Amino acid sequence: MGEREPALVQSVDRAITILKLLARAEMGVTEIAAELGVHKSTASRLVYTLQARGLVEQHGERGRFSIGMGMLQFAGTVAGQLDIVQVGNPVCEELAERLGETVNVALLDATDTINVSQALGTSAVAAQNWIGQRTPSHATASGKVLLAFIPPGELDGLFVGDLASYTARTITDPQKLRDALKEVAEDGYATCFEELEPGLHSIAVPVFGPGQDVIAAISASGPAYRLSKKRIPEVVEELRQGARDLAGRMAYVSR
Amino acid sequence: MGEREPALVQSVDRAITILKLLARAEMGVTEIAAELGVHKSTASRLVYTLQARGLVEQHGERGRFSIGMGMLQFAGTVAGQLDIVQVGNPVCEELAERLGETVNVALLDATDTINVSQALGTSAVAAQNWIGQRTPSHATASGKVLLAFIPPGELDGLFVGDLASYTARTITDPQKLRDALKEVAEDGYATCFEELEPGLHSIAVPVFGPGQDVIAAISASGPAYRLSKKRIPEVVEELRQGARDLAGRMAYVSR
DNA sequence: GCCTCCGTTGCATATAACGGAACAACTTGT
DNA sequence: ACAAGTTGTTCCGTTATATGCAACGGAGGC
Repeated sequence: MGEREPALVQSVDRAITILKLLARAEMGVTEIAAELGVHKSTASRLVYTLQARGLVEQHGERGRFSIGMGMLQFAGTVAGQLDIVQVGNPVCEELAERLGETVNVALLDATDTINVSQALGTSAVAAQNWIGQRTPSHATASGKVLLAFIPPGELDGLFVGDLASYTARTITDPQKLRDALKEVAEDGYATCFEELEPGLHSIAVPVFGPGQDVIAAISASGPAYRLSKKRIPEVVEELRQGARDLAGRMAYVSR
Repeated sequence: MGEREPALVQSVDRAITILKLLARAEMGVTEIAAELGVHKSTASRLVYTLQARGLVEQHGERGRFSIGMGMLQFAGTVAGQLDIVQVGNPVCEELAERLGETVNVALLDATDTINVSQALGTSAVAAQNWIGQRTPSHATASGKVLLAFIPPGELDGLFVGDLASYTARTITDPQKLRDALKEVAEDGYATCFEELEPGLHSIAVPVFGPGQDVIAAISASGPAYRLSKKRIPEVVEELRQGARDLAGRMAYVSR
């Protein structure tokens, strides 16, 4: 409000909403229609269009719909644009093997943190897929690292009101977050113990670019009982080595 | 024709076309409009809608547009659905390191072959990104492997007329393709020497599932002068080992 | 066997997407 | 330095087009 937002193209906007819904879970036409608040026939046509172009697929003849393989084409393009995705993969793999936990490389996008590379831990019980996930920066280890190292001042506008809460331990007070970030900047690493999901711990360190700037964060995450506070020194050490490795490879790649 | 095709939702169809265009190269609004055959204003609105939802991004304030990081979310979903993407990554990495060439895992989708996992070779000169790429099965090593091992009869409907040609060496005669596939089935590997792109060689082997069925192909590709015919035995041996490794890991994953 | 639920298809209507033109912000040329 | 040529965005009237309705055809369930 105030700012005159140009109108969105309605049907395209709805189609994208459908894609976002299907990214969460596979659904049927009726269910989609209900979620969008439109008639079945409208939803049916939109889905048909998406399907005809390979962006969604239906399982079986009269089955439910899910994201299709045609989507990989776009993912590949993004990955190609971001050298760090390519370069990050082998580094993640090696770290995941050494630590036995899931390792991710993440970038900052406004107030969200996006995971762009991932390798699953060897003891991958209930392994979750984080690739492409947008996570709230104030409730993740990677996010805190990325926020802690951005140029001062850029943080000011963001994080004003109370922050979204996910568990009892989530930092919701902007001032508390600022304090935490200062500490992260001093320590050179961040932790996130059950602040996003109960039972989920993660530890992250920054990846430095050619200058002083931080270009990404690299993190390890795992169940609370395994990735305990006692392991912080060991994990941080491994992550830092991986970060240096990644930084080196990036420097090599970027002409 | 004959078959009554339900009508597509026009604006959604156009939006998807825009995405496919941007997947090839970044473009400006005017250029997009010309390509679509619509007015600038129409293209502008479509792009704005895509941008508002994070599917495209613009470089700089008045810069050109490209696929946005929001796409990664969908990629993650697809990757999560297909266990083989996750599991394939480390196998690719290891093979790429041993062979020094780019290694891919690919799946069959109708007559196309889609690359789902990739690791760049160490000597990655002019490294191309194949992830998510749809390639014609009859002109790739992975594709030939996948076609050679599908249940007999399923092939009949497809590949009837003359096949699309990409170089002078592309197999365009359906009968010749059938002969070649039979040979692939006997040898247990396929090659593709400059049949898709001049100067591009690739070698592929099948990845077997729990039964006799082939669930994927794994391939190495590189410049003709480096990935020569003489290296076939060595490369095939390495690939087969990787394929066994991958099959083993898949068996472990799929409950 | 009937009944319910789901997805698709004509059809008429009204909305919303479109093209035209004018505008504003940059870049290029001379 | 100014003009001429871009490029992308916005306003507005019109008509194409996306939509909702209702009826249809299949699948499964009781």
